[in-house]
Amino acid sequence: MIKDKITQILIEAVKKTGLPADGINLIHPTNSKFGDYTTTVAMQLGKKEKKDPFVIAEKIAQNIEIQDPIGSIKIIRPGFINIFLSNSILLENIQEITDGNIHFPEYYLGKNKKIMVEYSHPNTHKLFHIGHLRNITTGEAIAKLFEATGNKVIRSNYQGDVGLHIAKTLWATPKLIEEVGEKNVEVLPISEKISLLGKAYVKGNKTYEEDEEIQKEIIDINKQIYNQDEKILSIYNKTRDWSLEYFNDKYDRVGTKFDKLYFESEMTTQALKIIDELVEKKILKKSRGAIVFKGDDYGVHTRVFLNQHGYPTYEGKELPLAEKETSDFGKLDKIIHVVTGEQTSFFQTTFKVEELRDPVRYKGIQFHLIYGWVHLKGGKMSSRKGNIIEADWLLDQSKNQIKKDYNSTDDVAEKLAVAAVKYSFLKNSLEKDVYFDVNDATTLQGDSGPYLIYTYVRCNSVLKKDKVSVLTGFEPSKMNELELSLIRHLFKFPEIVTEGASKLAPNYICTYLYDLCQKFNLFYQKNPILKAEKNMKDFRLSLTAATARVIKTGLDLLGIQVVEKM
RNA sequence: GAGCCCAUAGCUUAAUUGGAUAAAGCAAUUCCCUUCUAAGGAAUAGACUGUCGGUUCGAUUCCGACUGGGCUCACCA
Repeated sequence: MIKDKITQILIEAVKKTGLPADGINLIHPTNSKFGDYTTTVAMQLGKKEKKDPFVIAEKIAQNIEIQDPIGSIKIIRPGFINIFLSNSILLENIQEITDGNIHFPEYYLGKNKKIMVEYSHPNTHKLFHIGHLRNITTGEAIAKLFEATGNKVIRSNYQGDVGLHIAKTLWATPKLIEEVGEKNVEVLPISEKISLLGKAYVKGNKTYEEDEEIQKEIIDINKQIYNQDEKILSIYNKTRDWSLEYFNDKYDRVGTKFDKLYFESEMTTQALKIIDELVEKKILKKSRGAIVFKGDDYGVHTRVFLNQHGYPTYEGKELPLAEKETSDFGKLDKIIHVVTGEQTSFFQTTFKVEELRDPVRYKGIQFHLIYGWVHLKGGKMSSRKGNIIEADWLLDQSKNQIKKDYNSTDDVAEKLAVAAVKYSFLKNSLEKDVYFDVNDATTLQGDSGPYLIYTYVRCNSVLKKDKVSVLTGFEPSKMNELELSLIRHLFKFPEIVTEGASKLAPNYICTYLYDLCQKFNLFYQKNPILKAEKNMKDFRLSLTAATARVIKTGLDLLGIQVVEKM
């Protein structure tokens, strides 16, 4: 990598001045007029050595030879050393990208180079809503970023398939099935089966609140579910299968495949064993009829692991889950739980308990990746479903908008809709809430998924008309300002990807790609490609091909597919 | 009462984790189509980065105290 090369050159240069050469930082300055790379090492040394950083910077610069990959160096007060790459190196880089050689600098979360990303986690018998959509979009992007930087990634999904909400649903389900007719229900499309479950939940929930007798019945059903009782199993399994089929549709729609599905219902037996073990080890304690972890001494909240009735809580079930996750795929370096911030205290406590149980196995492994809520801009709610907004609803809204605006085929509109929604989530930093607006997400006048794809399509339509040939005899000094600006930006791509991975920040890739598209579109606007003279045409075609490739590769890392034609 | 997260242009967000003149999009005003997708591009205007202190060559970023909003703190998942 060129970055490593330049770092090495800098280290040598600093050593020659007789100053300590450790901790040299090399970054891309925010403003490209300050170079391709910049280092603040002179200012840091100036502070330590109590000397004028500008003088130190000058001395360092004197020790650097101006030859490839370095084109020029500029020193700016108070002591920035700005490094510009040579045009010929930049040109070489373009050739490599068009040839398909994009190498991302490696970044590992640990020595086994193996991480699990646990995301999605829907509850069966419930709808897949816009929160899940952001979750899965985020998880998928994180997974892809780590794969691109050299890690083996395991995609896992922990799904809730027990709990009172299911008992409420199942209490009312047989009644609703009867109304429709059992045979009629079987042939319903999956979406309608799920909406039947939705209605059952509303009915069950209402009756639970209003009727004490029924409340007891539902609590009993809940116990049956926990114990996987024969009495409930047939309706439970049938409806659970509906849910899983429905979730699979959603995963297909957004392009995610899991390596492993975990279910809450599988955790109970082992949870009881582990809780016993931890009581014996005095990590968990009896308190008010339940078994809890006293968090005060560890700066975490006290939480219940086994309730009064002898059932493991969600906390209790997290223990066997962690056990399975850390053994099913060999030794992992990290488990990234993609979950909203409201569960911070839950994870702090369960992570602490796991760590106390087996420090070697769990310490430093567990990580809670927090992301924010999704709201509709203007606070509008889906009229059909009360306050839950379905993922499909949001995707369909976007799809309809795209069809209307661009007259797209159904297939293209579908891909663009998924792109629009995913991109609108990913472009923001993770911890912030997203305010979704269909127009903002689907417009081509602005920072949107469709805009990026449009730029890709535009590149393609040029490339279709003429072939990219190997650049020979093109004089690097002939590049104009817009071309240089584009080429410099293209150069940064691999580093941005690695940075995005290491900082768990897919939005870095979004910002980068958007800037790239802006730069390309400006270049495109001002420079004829196909009508340029031979050498220039070849060069501009390579630039176009490189841009297209980077957009496609970058979007792929975000879990977004391009279309070839709009 | 305690803890965690958030606060940047009218709106929606960036800012490479302590760097340079805080960067974009939308909305507003104006300009560029006999053209490779104008489905685009350019220009102007818009911010003492919630408040008050501190740390230092340098703070949107770190520390402390506030203000406002969200979430969580014992048997839901």
